[in-house]
Amino acid sequence: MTDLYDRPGHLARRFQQIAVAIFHAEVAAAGFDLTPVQYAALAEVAVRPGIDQATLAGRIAYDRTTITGVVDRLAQKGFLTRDLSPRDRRARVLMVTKAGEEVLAAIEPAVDAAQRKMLDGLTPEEVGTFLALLKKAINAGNALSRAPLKVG
Amino acid sequence: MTDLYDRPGHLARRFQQIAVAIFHAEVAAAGFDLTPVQYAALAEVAVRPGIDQATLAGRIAYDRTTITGVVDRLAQKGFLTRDLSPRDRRARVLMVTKAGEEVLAAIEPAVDAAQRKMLDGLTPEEVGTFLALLKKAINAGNALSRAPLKVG
DNA sequence: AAATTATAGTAAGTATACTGATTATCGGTA
DNA sequence: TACCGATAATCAGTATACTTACTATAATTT
Repeated sequence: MTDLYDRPGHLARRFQQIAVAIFHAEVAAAGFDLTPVQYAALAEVAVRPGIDQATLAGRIAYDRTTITGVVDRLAQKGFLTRDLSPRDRRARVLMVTKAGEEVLAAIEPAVDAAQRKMLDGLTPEEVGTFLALLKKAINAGNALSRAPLKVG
Repeated sequence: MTDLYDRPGHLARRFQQIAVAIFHAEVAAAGFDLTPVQYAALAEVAVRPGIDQATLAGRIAYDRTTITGVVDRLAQKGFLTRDLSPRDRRARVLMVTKAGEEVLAAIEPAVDAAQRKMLDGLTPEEVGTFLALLKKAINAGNALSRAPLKVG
């Protein structure tokens, strides 16, 4: 039987675990309190003001039901607003507030530092190889996820 | 700013998400109901009968508090027993039951198939490169996680 | 236009994961 | 031996993630 420590599933979880820990540490050290999901959602809404929750979920590859809670907490923190869409009364229109924009700008160095630290053990060349292969594997498996990425 | 889709943190989460979905799909198709954590914990206890929860957590890189719940559910399903240690009355001694051993044996093909599917998009050579780099990155960041791997 | 189907958001329930605190116990030391 | 710092397990609380189901509304078909 294959050793647990060589299994893609085990390694995937551990890498993600480490990535989240680094993100939290860097962001907290900079004085902020955003989680990785909250950051991704907020950044996406900033790029696409007025986006609805389902589209947002597809663009950052999260489940609809998870996004409900994430948006809830972001609204509670005053970083974005959620209003009924005039065009589609089922949908909610999301907008980043001034406070949200300020946080996004201020938090960016910490987020970038975190991304670098996650691959600190690899040489620059290895980083390129690794990310390319990771993306290739993800693309092949995208449809198998409950929350596939939907862009374009 | 770096594109979200090129960020290690985002890619790490997506790969893990896909890996978990594949695991569930394969295991469910084979007629079982074990989660990835539950499988890892059960398999480790099978290899080290009598292990305590803290050591188990360290060997599969999970948080102590998470393992409490995982062991709870495994015990509830009748796959392992949890008894007070005669040597250390703080610790619980874990043992796989006969039912647990049967499940472990029966589930193995599904688990192996899942591991293969996770990297279906890569050539055999790329799989080797990818896993080596993934392990290298994890080793470098291991200490930064709340639940670092503790072996040996 | 009426009926059907699909979609947006939410809610309930379960299972990770994490932080921080508590309890019981152990091991070493004053 | 009495204390004291460390450790095993648990608990409370928060935040992902997932499944399933429900409500309201939109889009499509008949």
